[in-house]
Amino acid sequence: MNATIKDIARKAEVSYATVSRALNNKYGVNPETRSRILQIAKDLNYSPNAIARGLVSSRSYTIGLVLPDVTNPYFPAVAAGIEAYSQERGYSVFLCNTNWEQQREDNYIQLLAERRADGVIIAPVGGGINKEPQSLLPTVFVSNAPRDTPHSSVVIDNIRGGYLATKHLIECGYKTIGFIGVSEHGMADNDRLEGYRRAFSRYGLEPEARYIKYGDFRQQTGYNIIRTLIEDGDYPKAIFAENDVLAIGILHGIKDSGLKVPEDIALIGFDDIAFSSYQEFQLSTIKQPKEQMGRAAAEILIEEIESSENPTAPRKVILEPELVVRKSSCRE
Amino acid sequence: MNATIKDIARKAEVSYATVSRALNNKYGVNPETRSRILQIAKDLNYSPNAIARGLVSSRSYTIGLVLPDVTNPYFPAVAAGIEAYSQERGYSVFLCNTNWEQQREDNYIQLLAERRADGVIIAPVGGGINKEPQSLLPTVFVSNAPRDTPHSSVVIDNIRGGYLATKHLIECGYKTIGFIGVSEHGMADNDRLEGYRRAFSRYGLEPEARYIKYGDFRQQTGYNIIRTLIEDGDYPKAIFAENDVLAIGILHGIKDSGLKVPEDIALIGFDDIAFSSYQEFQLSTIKQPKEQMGRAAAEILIEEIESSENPTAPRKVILEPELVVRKSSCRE
DNA sequence: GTGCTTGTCGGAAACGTTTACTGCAAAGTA
DNA sequence: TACTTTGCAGTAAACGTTTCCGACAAGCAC
Repeated sequence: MNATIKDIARKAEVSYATVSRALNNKYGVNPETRSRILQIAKDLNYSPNAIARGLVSSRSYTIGLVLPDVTNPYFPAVAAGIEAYSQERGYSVFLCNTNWEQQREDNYIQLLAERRADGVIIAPVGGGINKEPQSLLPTVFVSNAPRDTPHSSVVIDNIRGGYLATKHLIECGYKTIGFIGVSEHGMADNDRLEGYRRAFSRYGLEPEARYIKYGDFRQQTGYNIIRTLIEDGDYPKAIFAENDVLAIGILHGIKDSGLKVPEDIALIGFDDIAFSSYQEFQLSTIKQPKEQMGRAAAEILIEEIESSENPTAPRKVILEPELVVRKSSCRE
Repeated sequence: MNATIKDIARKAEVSYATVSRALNNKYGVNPETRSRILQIAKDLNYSPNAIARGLVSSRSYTIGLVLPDVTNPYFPAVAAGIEAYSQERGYSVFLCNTNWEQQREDNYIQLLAERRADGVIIAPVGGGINKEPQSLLPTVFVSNAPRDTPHSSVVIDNIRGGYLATKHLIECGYKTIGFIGVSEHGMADNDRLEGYRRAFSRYGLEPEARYIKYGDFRQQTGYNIIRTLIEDGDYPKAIFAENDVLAIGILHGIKDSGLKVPEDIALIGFDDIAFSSYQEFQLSTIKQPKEQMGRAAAEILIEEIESSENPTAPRKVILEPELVVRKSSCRE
């Protein structure tokens, strides 16, 4: 149905090897022949078949992007960086939404192998403390990575992020500071908690276990946790939420309980999703350079793909988080 | 590097046609041979090569998703529906972010043709009133569609949406109602404006041209437009914003001008992105069933792909928008 | 004139599948 | 018995490229 290289060859009365060379701007074809071929290709509305090309070159110029949830604003920001850079380099990206399910993550990794993607970028659902996603393709983790993974990764220094957040609250004068997290098992989660602990010990304080709570990644969960805490009458005067979506839920919960932020409870989040800066939230937070992380991940992956002859050592990029102080964290 | 069907054939001492049949559960291979082959495939860690399969079957089980901006929460919601349904049906989706640039949209459509995607779902940047994206693949438009396109589309009844929004404001008692839109050239944009006009004439009112403003899709633009309007001292008492992102910008602009919503200016948006429901915004809006739209678009596309023998007539699905009244639109 | 380089092109294999066609033995039918 | 059918398996072509190898003529140096 589509015109092929052979159709062009027939019309140009040359062999199809020559057509291929002409089309790919390769050395060894007479300029006149070349331009004649190009013209015919144009006339025939020729569109090269990337699949056939992929078969012989065993390169698909395709990468997989496996992430937990397109609907959580953190991930699209990372995805945008990945997509933009990949496109610049001629790669297309498969969107794979795991819905926070380990099972689907595994399935997708296998599927991408079957589709002969050249590589994969994974924002792992589990954070993979216990279980590392088994990928045979060139792989880079983004946002969260198993601790001893042999693959490259682009993350921020979560320990430092947790430290900065907590230190900030401590310096605002708070001594009881709660931690509300997504999961006990993720690397990023653990590190943020670790930073939290270090800030405490740095100031000679002791975190209190009853103020460390886990839920999941949803806003509603943050809302529920804080409401329960407040209703029980025993709640910390400041809270470090492991991500902004949780934090915004918590913000609502506090307000619905008739308390104020930061007067009654101070709050700091993590990620700096776009909405956090809105006037209505004014959420203090730890900023992750999301697009930049996406770009970096794509850069590393493509570098690895294209130098697969002499493989490079896995790169561990750790970007700096940044404290963003808005109005939710300190009383004036 | 990867094991192929031939490796399996050699080991099983059968022809590779038999292996293919066994692997694909086709009729005509002895149960014992089949299970022997399956076992060997497993041992060899065989992963079928979707590219080679695609070459012979001229089906890639891949669709392209072309959208303006992953970072705008409206699109990920639609994308989630598309991705989920496609995955159920065995299709993978290419993420193509046009960044609201016509040029990139065109490039992507061509790229997807080269990659032999089986079809494309497009949320067109221009809304294509003047220019329809030229796609040779099976195509369905989502969210916005050129008026006389020969392709299928899934949109909401934007005229009705605009009508509902405006009617609601009129029934709240407003007589001067502004319209702030993204573009004069998009179909959806035009329709929403048309609904706005109809509501006026239905109530025997006349819209005032000086209160109809255009900008683009960004929050900041909404902010700027309203601030200018207010500073000029001549502003409508109610505003219908063509989408929620704009509306939220407008909300900020109003507040920063020292005015209140809805007491000084009433506001209604369009789309019902997740954040609109937040306590802090309480934005009245017109709800689009975004995930459902995505699903529907994917369903139609795959239907068209798989019945390409006897092509079906293009389907125009028009879903009903729904008025969601929160606190930004009516004084109590 | 001989030999070598250079430029241009064609032939053919290869990538990993699917599938139409064919072959053949065993089983069933008349 | 002679035939048709059935079940199983192999052969080979095809999908649309890329690329290695070799052919051949023209131009050059000796």
